[in-house]
Amino acid sequence: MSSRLRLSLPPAAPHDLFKISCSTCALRQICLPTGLPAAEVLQLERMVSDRRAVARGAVLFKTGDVFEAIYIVRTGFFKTSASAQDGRDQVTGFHMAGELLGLDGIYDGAHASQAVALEDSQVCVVPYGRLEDLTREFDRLQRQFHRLMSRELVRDQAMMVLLGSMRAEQRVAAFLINLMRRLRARGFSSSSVVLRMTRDEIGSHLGLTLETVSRTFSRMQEDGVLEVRARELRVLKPRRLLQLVRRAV
Amino acid sequence: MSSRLRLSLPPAAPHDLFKISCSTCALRQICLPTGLPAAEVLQLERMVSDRRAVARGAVLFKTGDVFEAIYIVRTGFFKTSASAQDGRDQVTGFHMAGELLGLDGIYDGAHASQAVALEDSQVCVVPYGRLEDLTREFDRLQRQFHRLMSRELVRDQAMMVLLGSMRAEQRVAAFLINLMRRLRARGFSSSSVVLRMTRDEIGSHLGLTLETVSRTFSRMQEDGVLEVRARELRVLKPRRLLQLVRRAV
DNA sequence: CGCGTCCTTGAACCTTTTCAATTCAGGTGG
DNA sequence: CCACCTGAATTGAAAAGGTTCAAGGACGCG
Repeated sequence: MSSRLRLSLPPAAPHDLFKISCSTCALRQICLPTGLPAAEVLQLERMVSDRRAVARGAVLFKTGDVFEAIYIVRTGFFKTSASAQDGRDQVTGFHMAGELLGLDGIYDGAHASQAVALEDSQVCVVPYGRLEDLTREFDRLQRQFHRLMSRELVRDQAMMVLLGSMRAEQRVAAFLINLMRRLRARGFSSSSVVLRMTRDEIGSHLGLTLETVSRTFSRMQEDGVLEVRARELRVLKPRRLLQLVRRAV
Repeated sequence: MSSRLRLSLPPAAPHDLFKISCSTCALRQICLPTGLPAAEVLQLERMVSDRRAVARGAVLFKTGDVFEAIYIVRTGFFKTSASAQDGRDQVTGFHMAGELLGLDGIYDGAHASQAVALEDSQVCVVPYGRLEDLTREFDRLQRQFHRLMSRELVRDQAMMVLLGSMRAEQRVAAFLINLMRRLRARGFSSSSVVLRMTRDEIGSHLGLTLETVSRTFSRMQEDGVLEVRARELRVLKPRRLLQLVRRAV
């Protein structure tokens, strides 16, 4: 494997492009390898079978697809959505670099949700069978995997609280705070974003209509908390945003 | 340990009462041991350190408690709730025999929610460290544990869809269908229940006020779908209930 | 038997949705 | 390079669903 790397030395050979290296990946402090000793990270990158490009608008997996692997966002941005019996579907999450996708497929071997790229993206493909083997071998990897699954549960709970008991303004504020925090953790600005999703998708995620999202943005802009121009958004008063969430109804 | 068990032989000695036996447990088809070979079930029951009684109204664990073990409901009924920043808290789930509690604590070593018994209950205590060890040893147990965590994720997603896009009547119908299905899976009647929770708790779980829950019950009763008398509830027309959920808004 | 908690029901109010009409932005082709 | 076209976003007004406030009644526990 390392020999293949050195066989020829074109600066951007196809194999290099898709050579998996968790050790040197910019995301190693956020992703599955976090906290693992170097030797185990090497095992891990040997296991990651593939890196796959997903074009904007393309489906990574859809409800009912056979579950074979989990995916880790390497670059780009995804939405996941689940559909109700009546056909409507709801955005259950937005996912950025270092975040896991597809964990809901473990339950019965079929994906329970669908994942769509909101911009041209790349994911690392982690075959689930191999991950099982490796987590049995290395306790720290096991611990980290369980931690990440548990984090999903914690997030989902927070989402339920949001959907079950917050008003529109609180929901939008909480959404923005969460988004900015995750961007900052990845080295991006914590005040400006170019939103990758539509108002409709934000609304679907927050249990609101796109009009309510738009109106809430407008009002926050009038109040000087935000600056919004279509997809470009800038948080002017993060403190006020926090207060909006905390404020009881 | 086993010597202590046999030291004296009163028919209903305290130790016998709390002797763990997954092999003979009525829940073994629903619980963690499901699908495991007998030898592994024995290992599992050796691991389950304890069975704990939790009186009605008592707290099994609360937000911030150090996470040391997961719990499996053996008898009784629990609610779990998560609190928002502003202090209000929301019921995130109701849990009956065979269901796992506390998985959200794996993430950062502290419970993210609290669990309260809604009737006198018993739980099996599964020390998490030992569970980790055992899942590394037995691949089927590992698979089963991951399946159960994943099932939580799937459930949470369904809950988000409910909270994000259903009307009051649909929510209540979905809640009842889910409740009855789980009761039936445990050998109870799938048409009558004595509800263990208040209207307020149902409302908190469904993102509705207690008044709306009450009114919805009343209306369903008028329509001949249910029969409700305080906590006693009987589903008269399960078909209609299903239609209520499926119906688009 | 009394008290407290839980439940039910009514009426007014409020937030968000729905429906509808522009406006805006970005990409395409002439 | 500009005009056009389409999907996205904004904004307004009316309507609906659910909440809030309030009062009365039922139930269960001590």
